Amino acid sequence: MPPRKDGQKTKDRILEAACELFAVKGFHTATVGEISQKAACNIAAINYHFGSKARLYTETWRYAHACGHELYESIQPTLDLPIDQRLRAHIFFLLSLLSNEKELKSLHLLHEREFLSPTGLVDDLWRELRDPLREGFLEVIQSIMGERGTQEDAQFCEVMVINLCRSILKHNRRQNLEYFGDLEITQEFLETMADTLTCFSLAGIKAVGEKGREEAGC
Amino acid sequence: MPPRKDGQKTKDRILEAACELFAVKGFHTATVGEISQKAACNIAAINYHFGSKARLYTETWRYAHACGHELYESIQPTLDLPIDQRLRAHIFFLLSLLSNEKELKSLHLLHEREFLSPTGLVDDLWRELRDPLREGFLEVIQSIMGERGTQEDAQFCEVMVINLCRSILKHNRRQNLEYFGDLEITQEFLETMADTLTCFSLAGIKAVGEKGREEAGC
DNA sequence: GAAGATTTCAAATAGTCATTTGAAATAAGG
DNA sequence: CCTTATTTCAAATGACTATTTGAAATCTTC
Repeated sequence: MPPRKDGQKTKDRILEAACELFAVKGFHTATVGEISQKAACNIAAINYHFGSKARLYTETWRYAHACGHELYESIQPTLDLPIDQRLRAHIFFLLSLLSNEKELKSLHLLHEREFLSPTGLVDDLWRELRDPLREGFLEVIQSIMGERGTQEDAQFCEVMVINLCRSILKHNRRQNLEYFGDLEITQEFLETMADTLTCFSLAGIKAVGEKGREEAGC
Repeated sequence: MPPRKDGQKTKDRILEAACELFAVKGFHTATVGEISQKAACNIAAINYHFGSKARLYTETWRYAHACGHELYESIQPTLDLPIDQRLRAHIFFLLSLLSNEKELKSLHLLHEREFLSPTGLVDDLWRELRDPLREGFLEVIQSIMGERGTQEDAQFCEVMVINLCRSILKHNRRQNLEYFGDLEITQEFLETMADTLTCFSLAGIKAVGEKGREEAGC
């Protein structure tokens, strides 16, 4: 007998609830009891559909990443624009990814938590899911840096720009809240933020490239 | 009757063990059982000396911060140097704070975890302990930015530079590990890192300042 | 609409945790 | 050395957790 329709529906509800709760509370703190409550189903349904809390977690990662890929498509049209516009497009994508409500915001928090408190459950998934979302970014940075910037410098800058985006919009971050207030993240605000970050990063990347050039004796 | 000497000793051992375990595992994941084991005492001794796990946590924060203040003194001699040297001194201090072994590394991780998963137990301590460690930093940035940079821009840049330092040295961060390998953090490495970060930040801050100037129509 | 599988659920199980208890051990002062 | 308060400890307590169980409910197909 084929699977029933209602089964898939509760599976989806569980996945969505898990996504939010794992993101907000982390793997250990979020309980399957809470998740089942938010998904409006019985606790046992979770183990029926996913086998264990651990497997629910890895499935949640896949679910959250599927949403990120759609958004990434928005960068493609900028491929022929000037290099600073392309940098801005990547930065804007990152900001969107990190600030978006629901699934996309969760994606960021899932990463953040796994960084800080590795569960060890998504070690294999990590690279497989993340790399496609970075495609072409390093290339843009190398292009800005010029020929003399070393591969190492470029990677260094890539990490720095990503971390700038990550950190500037971190949800629940007091440090930022104190400065910016409990601001509403409008599209307009994101644009302004992207401008400032692009300005900051562009100058920074160029400077690091120049520094490498000087040290190489040009 | 006065307190016995051995009481203070185990209290210190508990504090040191708690510092490391809270930093590495977080408030909820680190158990009082583990802490007592690492401190070589009975579980009940923790509640005898600190009353509860929550109060042990807040005391641990105070303990970790006491170590940070000492290190901060190293910045004072640079007050009369050129502004880029002062920026570098602050950056180097931050890097030292974040990369140091033992208590100082814990300080960073305690902050990081409280950012991401607020326990709500150190809300009051937060500002009281942190602000002295930032004294004069905003001033340096404003000075670099020049008169036209708005207060908002300067605060924005301050957050960015701090977050750059935080993120670049994050312990256990796969993203960085993949790039830099499981590198030993030598003094020499810190110097190089400080140079690159100063180079990047200095250019970024100036650029944001310039941008503000242009928009103001100069 | 009846058979037969899939899906849901309340209750039970087994494990872990922070905290308490009351007794034993230990240091300090007379 | 003996008293007394301080400190340590093994064991118990009670709350919370993920997972299992077996029965009830529900959907799908014939």
